[in-house]
Amino acid sequence: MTAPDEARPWVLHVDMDQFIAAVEVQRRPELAGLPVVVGGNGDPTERAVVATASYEARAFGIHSGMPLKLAVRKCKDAVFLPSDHAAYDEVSAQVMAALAALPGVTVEILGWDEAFVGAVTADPEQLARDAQQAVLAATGLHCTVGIGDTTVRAKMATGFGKPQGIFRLTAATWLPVLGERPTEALWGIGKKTAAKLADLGLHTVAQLAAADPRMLAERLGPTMGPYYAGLGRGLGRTEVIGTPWVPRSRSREVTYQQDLTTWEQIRQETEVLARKVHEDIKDTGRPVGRMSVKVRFKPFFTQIKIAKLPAPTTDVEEMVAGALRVLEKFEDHDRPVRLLGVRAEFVPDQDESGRSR
DNA sequence: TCTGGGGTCCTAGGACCC
DNA sequence: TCTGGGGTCCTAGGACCC
Repeated sequence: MTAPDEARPWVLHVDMDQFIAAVEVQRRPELAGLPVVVGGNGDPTERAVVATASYEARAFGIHSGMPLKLAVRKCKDAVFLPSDHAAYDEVSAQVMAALAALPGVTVEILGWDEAFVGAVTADPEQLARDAQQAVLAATGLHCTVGIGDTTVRAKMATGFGKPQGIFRLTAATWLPVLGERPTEALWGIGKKTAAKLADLGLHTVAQLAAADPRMLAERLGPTMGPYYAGLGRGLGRTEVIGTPWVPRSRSREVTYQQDLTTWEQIRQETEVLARKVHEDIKDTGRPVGRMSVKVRFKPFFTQIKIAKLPAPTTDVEEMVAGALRVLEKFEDHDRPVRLLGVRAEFVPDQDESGRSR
């Protein structure tokens, strides 16, 4: 008779399969099996990009981030749908509630369609199956679950379980599974950092895992260097943080279908955005300490400027005035503008400011 | 093929003060 | 004569993720 495994802390990473496309197909079953592309207003002639492409659409070479104008050339018969934020919010809330209702778990929401679930258990695969069942029962949608002894390992495990599967990665299996993969496969390493690591002779996860953290600190910064070294070994948090996330900022931005050409127009639109941001945050009652303005000039040159407000405020007129003052710091008033953005930064909360994830 | 929107965090450098 | 060093605040820019 084999002794049962002892209960110990595990991190599960729950990730919805094709979340946005799945929500759309669920409410319009006639779309099942068709190439579906969600993004922008659903008009592929507009300035917008693909938010999600169904597997059938991906077969045509369509992927998220691709301009809709290009996607429609790749597949003329694809179904183009507008992005429906409110619908995804609602289903997301159902998913998170289903996870939170599992016995003895802590849930940390990472986005619309993913969360860490922490629990002390002897059988994390059983918990993963329970999570999949609960999400399916609540929403009719499928998810994949990664299991790990750190957040990083759980998150990376998910990729090996897609779709609808369960996969476990631990200290013992991390390098055998991931060691020969490129560093860019890791969560938190993109093209730029991968290129910097390659310059240091570090191409694979195993090479990064063996790198000297002090050397990486010298080359990549005192925080990020050692962080990347740990990432190579799958190191990360072992606890799931269940306390609600406190947003640091709130923003609105718009790419205009026609470039804005007059400074008066640009000023008016900045004010519109600042008022929307205020509308978004006014119910929180949280004071704003800084306002920032983003301008994307023609052809595609982006600048962000930011300034502290004279005093923290919740007042819409002070936020608008702050945004307009920042806007005036831009010197080029004649170049056409394709995008404007306004961001409000909350005054850091003393209790939260020290904590990082 | 002309390139969205909403976020977070880190780093560097200038200004200023002691 | 010639030239300090640390600490903090602030903004710009970059990198990454969903």
